[in-house]
Amino acid sequence: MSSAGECDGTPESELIPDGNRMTRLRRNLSRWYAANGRELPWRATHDPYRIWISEIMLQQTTVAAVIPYFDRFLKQFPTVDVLAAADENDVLRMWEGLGYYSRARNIHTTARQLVAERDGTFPEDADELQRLPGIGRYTAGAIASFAFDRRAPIVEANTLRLYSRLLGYQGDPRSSAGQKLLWRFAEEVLPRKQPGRFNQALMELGSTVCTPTAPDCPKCPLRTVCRAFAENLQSEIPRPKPRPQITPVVEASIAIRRADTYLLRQRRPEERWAGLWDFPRFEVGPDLLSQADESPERMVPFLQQSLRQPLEKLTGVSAELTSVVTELRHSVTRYRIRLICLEAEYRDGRLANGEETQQWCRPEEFEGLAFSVTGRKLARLLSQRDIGSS
DNA sequence: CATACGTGGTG
DNA sequence: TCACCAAGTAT
Repeated sequence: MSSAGECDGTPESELIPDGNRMTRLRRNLSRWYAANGRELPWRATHDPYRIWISEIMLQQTTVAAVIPYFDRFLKQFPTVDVLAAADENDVLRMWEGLGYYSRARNIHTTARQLVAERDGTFPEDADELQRLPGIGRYTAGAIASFAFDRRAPIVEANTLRLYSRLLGYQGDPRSSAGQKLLWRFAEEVLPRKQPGRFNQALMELGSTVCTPTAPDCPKCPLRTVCRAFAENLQSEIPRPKPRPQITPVVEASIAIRRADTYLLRQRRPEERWAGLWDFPRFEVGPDLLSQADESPERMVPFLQQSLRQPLEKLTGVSAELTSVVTELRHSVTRYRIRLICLEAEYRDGRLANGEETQQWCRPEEFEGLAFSVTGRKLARLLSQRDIGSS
């Protein structure tokens, strides 16, 4: 019986390269990075605040997507003190469209904590950093090494792939055993001098050369020490992550108009997009799906029937659906959502909850509120249409 | 150890 | 169109 890590007969304990190969690896990578490292907005500094913000934004998010957000965010909140003094809604507003909004809340919480408890300074130690909200093992290592040049290891998407290939590790690198091996390698490969720069070099190589599909091995400075390359296993390593099944869903978003305002609600803590503003939104039962497949306009009477009660229960008001504004599609986690956006005319009733979580809002006021992406798209459509009709 | 959490880009 | 992937963390 052999474990997943030794399918090819090599025990995991022997996968870590010896001293000579480590030395060659470090030298080759360092030279390569000097010539090939990209200039990124958060690389030109050792400011822990900037590095922290960039690392949080980069969690599960591409560099290209982050850059404009990073620039805007730093302009609005240039220091940890400014961030700590801001309202949460304004922080979320800057985060709008980036996803994983708990990151924005954690950033805000952490900023306040640092200002309150440490005069706005950051811990320099990875273990201390990891105690802060939203900072896990990777991010702690990244901040400690990039900002303070601590010898802290990192393992994330790029390095997980790079290390797995370098070691020729055919087991599951996300498993407990795989993680243990990779973190050990990450620690042992780290040089005494400029560990932060070296960590960045590892990630850079992983993201630009040792790519998920079609890695550019001929250009890789580490091909001579790469076990996957030696055995031509680049396309087998790392083992792909299993993906959950996608479920199609139909939802309806209702923009209830009352004079020159629309009803908005703040999503509850247990809902997706918790705390963000949205138009009242409902799942459309499978019984209406057949109607949904017809022209959307034909759905209006059916939706009027089926949504009247839920709408009253959720908001406290009743309204008459008038027309379909647009249809949006988006995927979120394991759902593919077809969102039918409708307009409705307010009839009667008063808001169920206080003005805290529901409010009548003029389109000009939409800009200041944080929405999810689909909520923002509908908000913009209504604003534009409103201007056009007035 | 599995799952929730978002969105946009790519082949 | 669609599956896959992205500088992960919290529970």
